Amino acid sequence: MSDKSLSVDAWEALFRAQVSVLRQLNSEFPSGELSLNEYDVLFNLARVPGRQLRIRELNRNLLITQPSVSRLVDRLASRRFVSKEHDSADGRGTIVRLTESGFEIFRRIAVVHAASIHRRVGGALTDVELEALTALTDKLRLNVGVE
Amino acid sequence: MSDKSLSVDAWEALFRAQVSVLRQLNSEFPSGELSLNEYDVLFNLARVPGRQLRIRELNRNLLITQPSVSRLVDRLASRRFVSKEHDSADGRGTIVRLTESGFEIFRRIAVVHAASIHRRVGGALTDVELEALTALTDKLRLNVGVE
DNA sequence: GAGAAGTCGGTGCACATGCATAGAGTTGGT
DNA sequence: ACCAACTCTATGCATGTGCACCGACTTCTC
Repeated sequence: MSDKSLSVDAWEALFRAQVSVLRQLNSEFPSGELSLNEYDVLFNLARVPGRQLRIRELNRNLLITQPSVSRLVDRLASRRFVSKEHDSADGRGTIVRLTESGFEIFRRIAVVHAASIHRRVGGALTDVELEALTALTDKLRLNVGVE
Repeated sequence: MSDKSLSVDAWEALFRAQVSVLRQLNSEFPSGELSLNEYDVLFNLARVPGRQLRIRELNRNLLITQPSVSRLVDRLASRRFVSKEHDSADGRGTIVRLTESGFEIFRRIAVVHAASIHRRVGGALTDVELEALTALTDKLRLNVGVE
């Protein structure tokens, strides 16, 4: 029973910490230009070679559902931050590509956002603790799906 | 610069892990009866003495905004899972109290949910790692607000 | 005490999201 | 080659959420 409590306590702590941090970051986020979800799309696109992903791939890293991703991408496309193309290799797929202006606005916001994270998260834990937290949450993410 | 990268990496890892876990838990959540936010309200009420909190207090532990909490509580009240009363000590406040049937449904769902957490989170990390993760995220949560 | 400033909760409105589902395309078995 | 099962994306619809704001109440300052 103490075994079961350990996982529940850990998830509870992780969840509440995430809420607290996200709240802080959100209040400091340059939200006039992009929402956090919109930023997250640009972030995911900016980090992969070719700066393009399929809707399905984007969906994996976002908490929102596939239809929401679809519409989120539409909004970003209407603002010319991304472009949509048919996947010639798979006729079902839609390729979302980061445009130059999309990359520009991403970089501009990323600088502010990173500073915010550094101040809040970096101010709360030591370097050693940050590394430990990274290792633990990476392991959790990779293993949570396996039965 | 590697210093700044540590906090950004840690936040990124924490955020993605939370998304992955929440996705898993959500898919296993008995969502026919309560949404996760509704469950969270009952959870917060069930854990405090007197099983009652003010809207403001509830808001601290939830990611949604105060107006959303207000309406969420209204929905729960219409289903008789909570009751609303005026705070006699502070005329501005509204006290939200967990009803008996609210406590019953909370307990019923909590059992299923805890088992789900145990299987997913407990299956991904060792007991020692779970304790370390709890300690780190608790510290993060407590220190993220201080400048 | 009186008035200003701040806190708390509720509401109108616009909008993003989730669910169910449809439509188009792909894959695999025969 | 065909057909069924599956995958991927888009859309209709209902609803939960955020923002701006309001009124009621409290606290602070003088």
